[in-house]
Order: sequence, then C-alpha cells, then structure tokens
Amino acid sequence: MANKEITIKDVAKLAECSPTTVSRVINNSDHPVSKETAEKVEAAIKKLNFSPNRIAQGLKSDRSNIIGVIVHDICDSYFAQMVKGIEEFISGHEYIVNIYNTSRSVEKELHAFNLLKANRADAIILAGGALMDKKYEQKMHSMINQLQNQNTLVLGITPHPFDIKNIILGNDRALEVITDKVIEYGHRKIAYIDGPEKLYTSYLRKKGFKKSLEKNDIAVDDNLIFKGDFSFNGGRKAALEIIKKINSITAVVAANDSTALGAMWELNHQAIKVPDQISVVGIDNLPEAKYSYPPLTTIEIPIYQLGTNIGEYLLNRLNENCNYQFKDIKIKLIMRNSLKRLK
Amino acid sequence: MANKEITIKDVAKLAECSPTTVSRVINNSDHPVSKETAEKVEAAIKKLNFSPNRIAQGLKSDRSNIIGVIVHDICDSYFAQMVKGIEEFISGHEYIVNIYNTSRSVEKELHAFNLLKANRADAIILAGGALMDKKYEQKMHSMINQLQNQNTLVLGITPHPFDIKNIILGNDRALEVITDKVIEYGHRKIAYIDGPEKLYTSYLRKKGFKKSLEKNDIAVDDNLIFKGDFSFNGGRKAALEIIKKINSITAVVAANDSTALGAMWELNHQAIKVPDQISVVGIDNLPEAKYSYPPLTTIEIPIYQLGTNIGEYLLNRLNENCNYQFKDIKIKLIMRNSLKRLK
DNA sequence: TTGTATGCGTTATCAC
DNA sequence: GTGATAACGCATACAA
Repeated sequence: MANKEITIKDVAKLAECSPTTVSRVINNSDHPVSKETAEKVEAAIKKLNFSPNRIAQGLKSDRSNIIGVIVHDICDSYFAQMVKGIEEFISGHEYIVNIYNTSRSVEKELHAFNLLKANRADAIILAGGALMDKKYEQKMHSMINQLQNQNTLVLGITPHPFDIKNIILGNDRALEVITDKVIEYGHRKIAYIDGPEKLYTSYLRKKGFKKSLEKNDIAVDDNLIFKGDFSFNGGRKAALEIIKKINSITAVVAANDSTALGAMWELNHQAIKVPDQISVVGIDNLPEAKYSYPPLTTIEIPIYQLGTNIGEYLLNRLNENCNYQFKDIKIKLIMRNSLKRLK
Repeated sequence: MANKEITIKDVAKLAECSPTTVSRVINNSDHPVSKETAEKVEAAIKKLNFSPNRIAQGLKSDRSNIIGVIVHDICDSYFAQMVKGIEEFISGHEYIVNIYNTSRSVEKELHAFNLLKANRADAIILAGGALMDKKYEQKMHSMINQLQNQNTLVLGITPHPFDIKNIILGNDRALEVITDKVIEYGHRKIAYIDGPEKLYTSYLRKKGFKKSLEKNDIAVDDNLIFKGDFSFNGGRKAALEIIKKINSITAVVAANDSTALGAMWELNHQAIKVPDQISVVGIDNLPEAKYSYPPLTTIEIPIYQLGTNIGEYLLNRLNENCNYQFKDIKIKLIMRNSLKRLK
C-alpha cells in the first residue's frame, strides 16, 4: 500500500548522476555542477515532484526548523494577533510554527517545553507573561539550561525570570501613561481591575497604575482594586463589585481591553452610563475596542507588528546574525469616548 | 560553544549497556530487559536529562508527528476556537500542531502545502472552506495525490472538491434552519449578507438561505443579497447598503456572526433600531454574539468541540484504527433578542 | 566536474 | 537478556 517515498536517489537515477550531485543542485551549493547535469536534475525533480525530506535534512544539519510558540489562549485576540504576525514572517521562511495553549497552567507549559525539547526546536517563544510559581520557576531554570545546551533559542515576551532574551513591552509604562491621562481628566477616585494572580504581567501593569497615582499624590486605596483575569467575563464580574461602590468611583482603569470591554458591557447592562456616570479605560487596543459602547479609550500595543518583529529577530539570530537588534514597538494613547473630562 | 547533543549513546555509556538496550527501555519494547539494567538506564536518563531526538525517530519510523492546520485567519474567533480544540487533543498526544494563515490566498495555501509536504506531515487539516479557483483546484489535485503517496492524511472541514475525507458541517442546513425561523416569525422581506466570493462555504450558506425562501414560497430577490466577506467590517459596509433599502426589508440574515455583529453595530450607529426596525440573525454563535446589542440570535456550531473531535479522529486514523468514525457535531438554534416577531 | 564513503540519532534485525 | 550492525534520507569531506 504505502508507496515508497521519493528520495534523492530516485532523482539521481532518473537524472543519471549521483545523489551527491542532486544534493548540490537542491542546495545551490558552491560546489560546481555543470549546467547540463543541473538541468537534468531539475527536470527529474519536477517529473517526480520531489521535495527533499526536511526531517532528514534536519537530522543532518542539527536543525529542526521548528519554532515553538507558547500562548495562554489562542482565542484571546491579543495572542491570536501575535501568532499571526509571527507566522506571517516565519513560515514565509520555511519554518514550522508550532503552537501550544497553556491556559496559564504550569503543567501544560512544562509539557509544551518537554515536547519542544524532544523535537529539538530551533527556538521557543514564551508569548505570554511569566507565571509566578516557585516550583515552576525551579523546573524552568533547569529546562532553560538544557535547552541552551542543545542550542535552542528561547525568547520571552515581557520579562521572565530566566536567563533568556526578554522583550520588554513596557507594560508598566503603558498603565502609567493611561492612568496619568485619567487623572489629567480630573479623576481622583479611580478603581483598578487587576489581571490574573500569579502572572507577572499583572504585577507590572498594576505597578504602573500605582506609580501614576503616587506621582499625582493620590493615595492607593486597596478597596478600589478589584479582581480580574484579563477576560471579558472577569471584567463583568468586577463591574458588579464596582457598582456597589459607585459613589466613591469616577473612573475605572482595567488591566486590559477584554476586561474593560466586559466591565463596560455589564455597566451598560446595569443601566450605569459610561462615561457619564463612570469612565472606563483599557490597555491593548484590541480590534473590537473600536466598536464597543462607547468606543474604548486605551493604549495601543501593536501586537501584530510585535509578532512580525519577533519573527524577523528570530530569523536573523537563527542565521547567526548575532548583531541584529530587536525592533522595539511603540505604544500609543488612543483617545475615544469612554473617558470623560470632569469639571 | 555548541554543547553536543545528549544521545542514546551517552545514556548507554553511563548505564553501562548498549544503545539498543536504552532504546528498548525508552520504547517499553516487548523485548525483555532485566529489571536491573532498566533501572540503571532510567537513572542515567534522569541524570542526563535525556529525551530521545524525535527528528531522528521520525526519520526511522517515517513519521514526522506533524499535523498541519491551514486556516484562513487565526484572528477570526471561528478558527481560533477550532485550532484550540485541535491543539488541546493533539499536543496531549505528542503531536506537533503546525499552523498556517492563508488569508484565503491561493498562493499562500499552496505554499503551506509545499512546506507540509516537505516536512512529511502525518496529516493536514484544511480548516477553512474550499477556495473556488480553477488553477488552485488543478494544482491541488496533483498535490493531494503526492501527499497520499507519501501517506499524509488530508482532512477537509466542510466539503472540498478533492479525494480526501471531508467533514460535513451542514452549513447549508444551518442557514435553512435559521431562515425558516425568521420566516416563522413573520418576516417575508429578508435580506442576505453573503460570504466571501470564491469560497465554497459562502455558496453553501447562501444555498441554504435560498432553499428556505423557496420552500416558503418567497421569491429570491437578488437586489436583497448584499456583498460581505465574513468580517465585522464587511457587515458594516453591507449595513450601509441595506439602510438604503430599509423600507423593503424587515430582517437580515448574515452569512456568519462576525458579519451580523458588524451589521448590527452599523445599524445602531446609524440610529436604526434592532430588532424594532429590523431584525438581524447570524451563524456560528461566536463567544461575542452573546454580548452584542442586542444579543444575537444565531445558530450554534460548536467549533471548539469540532476541534477536539478532529483531533480524536486524526489520532485514531494515524494509529491505524481505520474503523474509527468521526463524531459529528450538532448545530443548535440560539434564540436571543435580535430577531423580532412580526404581527 | 563528478562520485564514494561516512555519519547525523534512532530502531529493527539478527546473532549470541 | 544483551548487543553489533544496518538502514532511514540527506549532506559533507574527501577522492578522483
């Protein structure tokens, strides 16, 4: 049944030359090949629909051409866009984009790393924020070590507490900027909806929020910090809590757009007017943030572009261009209607 | 610099046995190995943090463990959910999920297939609908042939005009069901927003829409069929056209939820009340459909579950369980508030 | 300009 | 119960 695979040998036979010569043609080798034979080889390749077995090539060259991408949730626009950007760049250059969803589970993330290690991935992108968990960190240290010994490049998006190249997005800075804006608009009673616990990105974003408050001589009130999980539903739940304290709050800063969108939805649903009764702002500038009621004021983090930049960086590094520097992305304040100026 | 990879030989040396024995331990081979040596091997493996090189294993076994997933756009909730479901099942079983975004471009899809072929993928999932393009079909026929010769399993989600296993979702049936409902609610002047041209899924969905109309003795009016592209913005544009003919339309059936959501947004924006002035329904039941204004009446296609079913099916087939039957998913009408009953 | 021999890491076959 | 050997498909060092 199983038709035998077409190999370089079959091509050689048809082109009446040696497998070595075929290999040279395939790889545009420096080694000279006569025009005549090259043409015969090309013809044979076409005739047989031959493509070299990348698995075998990989074994030889000690490269798998696999780029592992570990995300928390591919259904989250943030990650979907990043992956799209990475894929756009990477598969155009014959690499395999191998994705894993971890749902922020330590076990799943470790599982992904084990598979990627076994597959001798050329690079691994930790697309999500670092998990804050002692056991995880310990195991990861060892894992990163092994990976580096087998020449796997590991890249962290946002800071990770390992000895890897971390891409800094300025999450803390972004929160500071938007909170500054909220304050500039006259708000002083400002609630915050947090990100998931045990996620370093949450910590960073909250840090930026607090920094802005302190800078502006506003006391940080822990009663005005609400739980969230970066999700729409998390935002909805938080909104319900916020409503209970509605008289002591004029604005809500959410740890991300999904949360802000969920909060606004619930606020609307409970007949609280945004921004008339309460302002809401987010971070990320997801595509859908433009179409909420009201349109969301937020910080743009150009995630898709981040993805292509990651791809470009990886490609250069993987090809020994050690001097290539990562192209940083720029955040930008997007003013829409969910933030109201107070008199 | 480059630390040498740890191989089965290193383990053998440390465990004082032959590579063959190590291999037997790794693979829980039937061949007997004494408990004593087995333990020594296990210990060595742990000590060296060894994991067998899957690339080399793949070369030997003629299996790459790569599952290619070709989607139109990973940022589209529909595909994101499907990929998540597939990944959930597949990487739990040590397979690599290798995704490609094609933006419905013939070239990109062909490119993906070429890479997947070169990488000797064990299976390829055509997650999006078939492209209706003569050249594409021609090239694909040959490609599918080559793929089958090298034992790659190709799976089409929705019908594809190739000799592959196609999973039928009942796109036409779904449109028929929801249009029936719209008619049951007293509507007879019904507009339709189409999907992308040259996509077989668009054709199928429109077919279901028309079938319902005809069944109910309503003439199909081509002036009431508007262009769309399955996207939110496509829905917005269509809505603008629909508004021009608002007096001859009481309901809009959209080819998918994204389109319906975009249309509703624009309608709201232009101060047209949904569903009081006009009803809108969609297909897919995306997560966000629950949170629109008003919540969208639609057909649920359990995409995530479809993904896990695909994973399960593939796993069985790849392990020679040829009798395993694909578990079909069930569509379901979801009544919310965007459809109004006419007197 | 061409070809032969060897090895990448693993496993199946066969011998012991 | 154990191990030497060949082979998977390819690319390189070396020889001619």
